[in-house]
Amino acid sequence: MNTPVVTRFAPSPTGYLHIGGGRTALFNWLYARGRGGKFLLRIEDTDRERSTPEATAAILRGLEWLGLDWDGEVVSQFERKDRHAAVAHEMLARGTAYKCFSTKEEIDAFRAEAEARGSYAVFQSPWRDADPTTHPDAPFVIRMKAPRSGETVIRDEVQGQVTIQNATLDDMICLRSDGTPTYMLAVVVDDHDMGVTHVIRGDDHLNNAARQQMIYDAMGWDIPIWAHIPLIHGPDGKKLSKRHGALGVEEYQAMGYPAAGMRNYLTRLGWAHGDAEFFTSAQAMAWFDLKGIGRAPARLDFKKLENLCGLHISSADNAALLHELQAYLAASGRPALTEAQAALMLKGMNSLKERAKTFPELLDKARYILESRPVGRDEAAEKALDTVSRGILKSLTPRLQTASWTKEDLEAILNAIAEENGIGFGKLAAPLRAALAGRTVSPSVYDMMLVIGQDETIARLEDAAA
RNA sequence: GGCCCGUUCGUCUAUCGGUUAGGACACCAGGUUUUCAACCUGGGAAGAGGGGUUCGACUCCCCUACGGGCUGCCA
Repeated sequence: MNTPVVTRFAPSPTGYLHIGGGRTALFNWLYARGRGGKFLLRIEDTDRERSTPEATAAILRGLEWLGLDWDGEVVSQFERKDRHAAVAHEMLARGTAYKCFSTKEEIDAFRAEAEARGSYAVFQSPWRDADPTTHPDAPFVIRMKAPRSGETVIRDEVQGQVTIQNATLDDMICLRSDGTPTYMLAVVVDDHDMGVTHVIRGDDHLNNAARQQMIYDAMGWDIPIWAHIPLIHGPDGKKLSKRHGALGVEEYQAMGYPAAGMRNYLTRLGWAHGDAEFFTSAQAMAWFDLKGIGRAPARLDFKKLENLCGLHISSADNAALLHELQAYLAASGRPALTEAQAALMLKGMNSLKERAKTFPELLDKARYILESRPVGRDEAAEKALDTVSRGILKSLTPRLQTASWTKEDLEAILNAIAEENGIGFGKLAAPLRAALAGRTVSPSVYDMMLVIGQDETIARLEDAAA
C-alpha cells in the first residue's frame, strides 16, 4: 500500500500570484490529482509587515482562474504560530535547539569584522553550549543546534542527490525574540502537520531544504520527498521581472488567454512527456511525473502560449467557451454580452473559434455579431464598397429575399451573381464582407449570413448599397 | 567571497554510451483559399569551450566561461 500523495502550494501573500508561482501550484496540483492525492493550500503569512489580505485574495482568484482547486480549508501559517513556538520549545527540551542571547548588533558586528578580514564565516553563537544557569534575563531567540561537521544529503527527485557541507550552514533561528516563528521552522512544522508527502517548489529553496531537513531530523519526523523545480525566466533569459512577464496570472486572464491553454503551456514549460505538446488537463494529470521535469530554467515564449491557446479555443465546447468568454469580459472590465448577442455568439461559435487564439481575437472576429446596424466601417471596408460593388450588392438583395437561407442556396445565388458580373467570387466576397462586418477581415461570408439571418443580412446590404 | 544548481536548433524540449541528434512553436519558401485563421509540402536551424574515461560520448568525470540560487530575527 502506497501512502496517498499530499502536495501543497504555499505562497506568501506579498503580491499577486505571478506566473512562476502559478506553475509551481500547477505542478503540485497535477501531481496530486493524477494520483488521487490531495492538493493543499497554505498561505505563508508569518511576515506581518508584508502580508496583505488583498494579496491573499488575488492569489486565490488566480488559482481559481487557472482551475486549480485545492482540498480543505486554506491554512494560514500565521494562525499556527503557537504550534510553531511549541515545536521550538520541544526542540529546546530535546536539546536540539538552544536559547541565544546574542543581539542583532553583536551579530552584525561579527559579520562586519569577518568581512573586513576578507573572510566569510557563518555566525557561531557563544550561547550554543552555554550553561543555562548563566542565561541572562534578556530577550532571546531559539536557534537550531545544527551539526557543525559532516554533510547533509538532499535526495531530490529533480536535482538528484545534492550534498551540503554542514559547516557552511549556521544555527538558524527558529523562533524570533518576539516569539514568532521563522519561515524555516514554520514550513517544516506545517508540512509535517498537514501530512505533506511531496514538497514541489522553486529551486530557490534547494539550499533551504538542507536546513529544513535538520529540523525534521531534530524532531524525528519523516522527511518528505523533495522536488525543486527551476524557476521560469523571461524571454531574454534573465530573471523574471515586471518588464517581461512576471505579471500576475490574473493579467494573463485579462489578456484573454483561455485557462486550458495557459495550463497546457505552463505544464509543458520545463516538463515533457515525449513529444506531447497539445493535451488536456486530464491527459496532463495522467502523464505528469517528477522525472519529466527539466533541470534548467525555462523561458517564457508568448508565441507558443498563443499557439496552444488557439488550439484549445478551437477544440473547446461551444457553450463552455461562451461561458469563459463572458468571464473574460467581466475580468477585463468590459460590458457583458446581451442575451441576443450571446445567442448569436453560440450560433456562430463554430466558425469563430477556429480563427482565434485569444478572447480579444475571438471578439474581434465576432464583430459582425456584436455590432448593430448601422455597422461602422473601417477604411479598408469603405474602399471595398466602391460604386461598382454597391451596384452589385443592390442587385443581390432581391435574390436574397427569396432565398431559402441554407448554405447551398446562398452559394448558388452568390456564384450566379459573381458570374453575371464577370468577377471571381473573391471580388464579390470583399464588398459583401465589408457590408456585413464593416471589415475586410471576418469569418466566411456564408457563416455570417447564416448566423445573423436573412432580415439582418438584407438590411445590412441595403445600408451599404445606399 | 563561500556553498549549491544549471548550460541540446531563436524558444520549449526528446535522447537515458552507438540515432542522418527527433518533435513542437517561431521563421523562410511554395501550395490551398473567400479576407483572417486553419491546413498541406518543403527548408534553414543545436549538443557553451577545453581536457579526460571509453572501441565509441550530447549522454560519465574534471576544469573554464556564462546564467541562476542561497549565504537575514524575509519567505
